[in-house]
Formats: sequence, structure tokens, C-alpha cells
Amino acid sequence: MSEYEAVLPHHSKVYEILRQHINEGVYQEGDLLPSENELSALHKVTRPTIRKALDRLSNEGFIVRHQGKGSIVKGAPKGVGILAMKGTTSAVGKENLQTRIIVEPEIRNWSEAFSFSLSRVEQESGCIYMERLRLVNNKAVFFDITMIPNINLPRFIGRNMENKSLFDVLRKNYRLEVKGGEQRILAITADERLQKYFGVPAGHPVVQLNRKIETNREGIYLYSQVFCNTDEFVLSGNF
Amino acid sequence: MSEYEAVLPHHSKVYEILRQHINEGVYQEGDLLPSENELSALHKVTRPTIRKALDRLSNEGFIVRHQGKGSIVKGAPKGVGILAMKGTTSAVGKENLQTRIIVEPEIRNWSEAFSFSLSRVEQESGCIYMERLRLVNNKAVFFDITMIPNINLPRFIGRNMENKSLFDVLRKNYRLEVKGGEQRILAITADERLQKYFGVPAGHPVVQLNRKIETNREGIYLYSQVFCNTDEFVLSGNF
DNA sequence: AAATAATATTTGTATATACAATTTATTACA
DNA sequence: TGTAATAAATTGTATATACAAATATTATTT
Repeated sequence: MSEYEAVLPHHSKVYEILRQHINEGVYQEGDLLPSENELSALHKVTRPTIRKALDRLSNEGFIVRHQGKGSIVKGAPKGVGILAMKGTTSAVGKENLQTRIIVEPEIRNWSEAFSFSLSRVEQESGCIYMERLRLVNNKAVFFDITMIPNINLPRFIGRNMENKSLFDVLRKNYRLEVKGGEQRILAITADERLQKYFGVPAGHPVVQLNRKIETNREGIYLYSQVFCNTDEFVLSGNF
Repeated sequence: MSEYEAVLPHHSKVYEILRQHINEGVYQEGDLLPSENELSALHKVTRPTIRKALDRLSNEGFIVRHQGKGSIVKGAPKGVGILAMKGTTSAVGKENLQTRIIVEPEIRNWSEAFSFSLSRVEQESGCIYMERLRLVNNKAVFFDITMIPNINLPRFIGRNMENKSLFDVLRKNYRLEVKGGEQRILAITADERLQKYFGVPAGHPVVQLNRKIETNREGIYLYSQVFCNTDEFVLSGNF
């Protein structure tokens, strides 16, 4: 276990732990979270620190707080945009989602950033490129191409990304958080590569998403292109 | 001035003041807000209280904070959801958008609400059904089917909807406001009807959106199905 | 004049404390 | 037993304080 771990402030650690516990079902929808005093004893921090973690969970919709009562778990939050804030995971649920790496993270020059324009700094620094195939119930549903500017992400190349959410890795290890972004949606027909991955015939319709994703770091954007076979699984999202 | 004024906590008051000042241009985009210490002196509260107000402004995108530097005003935040809160209009801009009514609003029984399930009340009350074609620069880009539960919308049938936003009509005439909702996206190939409307050959890929839209009235949802020809215009939205 | 170092400013994190407001649980009483 | 009063538990608000981390400013040196 010699992985690079960013030093998170206490309130972020507590947030991550509680968030994970909610996602894993340790606390289920409708459950009461331990009280703030219990949590502060448990994690050995003061109540204001706990409250900061709970504030964030509340803002993001994981919990709802009631004065005099407690914090009630609400399960995974509704996304702000469609299948955006949380990656494609939110669209189908974590259970049966498998990730297969087609192209391991590697450093490339940007050929282009899909339909988005790049800043000079981004172009000069090159990008980390990866391709992933997402399977639901062992059926290929998403094909992702992700491009991240090659700026200050130590040991990212070589990190095992299998079955891990890219956003989770970025948030936990590099404190890089998704803040919002822009996405463009269109319908195309499957090219040869997609026909192979999705096992569909020529002419099969596919949803394509080009996404430029803002982060909490000034000028750092993630770019991703997602192809979706919506035969059996539609893309669903709340707004 | 005999309006009812809720007793707001200090941090909310500060938030409201700063938000209003940003909206009114007292602080303009790019400006530095007064420092937290200055603000606490100004409003006669402590820094944690000021920080709570700034936390919220930051979360909502009004400001961006930089350690050691200050809080920079970012102007009003961006909209929520993709082409959702404001209908399809937001995706292309209002300028060149024309609407052609294919089926005038009429009362029908729900055959189905696309992929969404209906409540008993909704099913029993029937729905107002309409079909519209949206043209951008005289080229058909969207084909909408809209279904609204037939509940308390006097004189809606017969109302001229040409070149009017449905959401605007509902908000202004019936105080029915869109609050959020769910949408499902998939790719299909154009059937004969869409081939005719969009002027595309058989097998042409089309984006389909099924949307269930929440309103400010409990239990009242709008249902819409949108088909998009993304040949020349992609669906774009921020999140 | 330019580069460097030291200082000040500003936001970030964390603790400790106090009391208010709301809900829940307990107790007392009829 | 049922109801009302009381107490306890829990979140909300607010202050005061201290230091860390990042940036900006000023002073010093070369």
C-alpha cells in the first residue's frame, strides 16, 4: 500500500468516509446518521469540523438534516446536469458496472479535444489519454475516451484504474473536483470500432457526448468523449 | 413597508446583501470582494459567520475564492440542467427558432407516457396532447410531443401556441413552474415520420429524449418526448 | 534595476465554548 | 391510562482564538 495519497483536511476525510459508507450501504436510505457529537467522538474532531463534512453531504443531496432530529440518509444524490457530475456511473447504478481499460493512461499530444478549443498551456503540456469500455451485466454499453491535461498529477500514469471511478481517483488523490462543465450531445451511427465493442451491426445508432468538464483548479479542464449504446440501457439523469 | 420579513440568521443576511450587490453590479465580474476581516468589521459579525455566507456564494458560483488573494466575483451563476429548465430554446438561442404546430393541443387518453409510469389520478384525468416541430434557420431540428395532465388548466385548449414557449405560457398564465425532472436519452434511427420532418434518409441517427418534468404543483408533471436531428445542431448544455 | 528576502495580508483549517430552536423521550400527575 | 409538563438529545447559530498555506507587498541586497 504505497500509493500516493493526498493529505486531506479532516473535514474532507470525514466527508469521504461518510460518502463511501452511504454508497456502500452501511447507512441506507432513511437511516439516521450518528449524531454530530457521536461523529466527533468517533473521528476525534470537533463538532464544527463534523458539521463542515455534513454541510457538504447535505449540499450534494446525500443527506437531509432536521433540527432536533438528526441527519437522514437520502442515498446517492440527484445529479446536477445529466450523467455529468458523477460520470456515467450514476446512470446505471454501481452494481453491475464493470470497466475494461482499452488504452492505459499514457501521455500524448492533443490531436484535438473533440469539439472544444484548447488553451495554449493545455496544448503545450500535452495530455494524459485513456480509453475505457464500460460493461453493464457483461454487455458493453459505454466507450469512453478521456483526456486530462498533463499537469501535476504525480503517479497518475501507472495507477490501476480498473473498476475505479476516474472522478473518485481525482478527488481523493489529487483534490481535483468536478465543478461543472459543458456537454454536447449528438446521434451517430456506429463505426467499425464501436460495432466491434458494442457488438452491433453497421448503421446502428449511438449517442455521442462530448464533454468539457470544469474543475476546482483554475484553467484545468477534463475532456471526455462518450459513446453509448442505448439499446438496452438508456442514459438517465435528473436535473 | 409593512411587508413580512423573516428573521434571517446573520450569515443569511450577509449572503443576501452580497448576492444582491453582485446582481446589481456593486461588485462586478472580476472584482475582489472585501476581505473576510473587512466584511466582518463591516457587518459586525465574526469571520466564521462571514465565511458561512461566502461558502454559500461560492457553492452557487457567485464568487471564486483564492487562498492568500481574496474572493473574486464571477457574476450570476449558470443555469441548471441541460436544455431542460428552459426547454429546447436554450440549446440554440431564441433568435432563429421557429415553431410549427403539428397537432394542436387536444384532450386524449394517455396511451402511455413514453417510458414513465403514471399515477392513478393522472391516468383518470386524461391529458392534453400536442405535437410541435421546431425549426432553426428554416431547417427542422426538433420534433416535440408534449403531454400535460388535464388538470385545472382553463382555456389551454385553443390557446395559440405558435412561436411561444410552452413553459412561458404555463408560468405566466397558470403559475405552473418547472422545478426539475428526469430525462432519458437514447439514439434511434429516423422512422418514416421523422424522415419526412427532418428531410433525412432512412437509417439516419436521431437523438431521442424522454422527459418527466416536475412542477411547483405537487403531483403535477409534464411529459415530453423530443426527437433531435443533430446533423447541423448538436444539443449543448451546461451543468 | 533586478532579483531576493522578509513582512504583511488573506483565505483555509481546527478547536473550544455557549446558547437557541426543534424534536424526541421521560416523568409526573390526574 | 392518557395527558401535560419536564428533561434530554440533536441540529442551528454565533463568538473567540490560533495557526497554516498561499498570495501580495515591501524592504533589502546585489
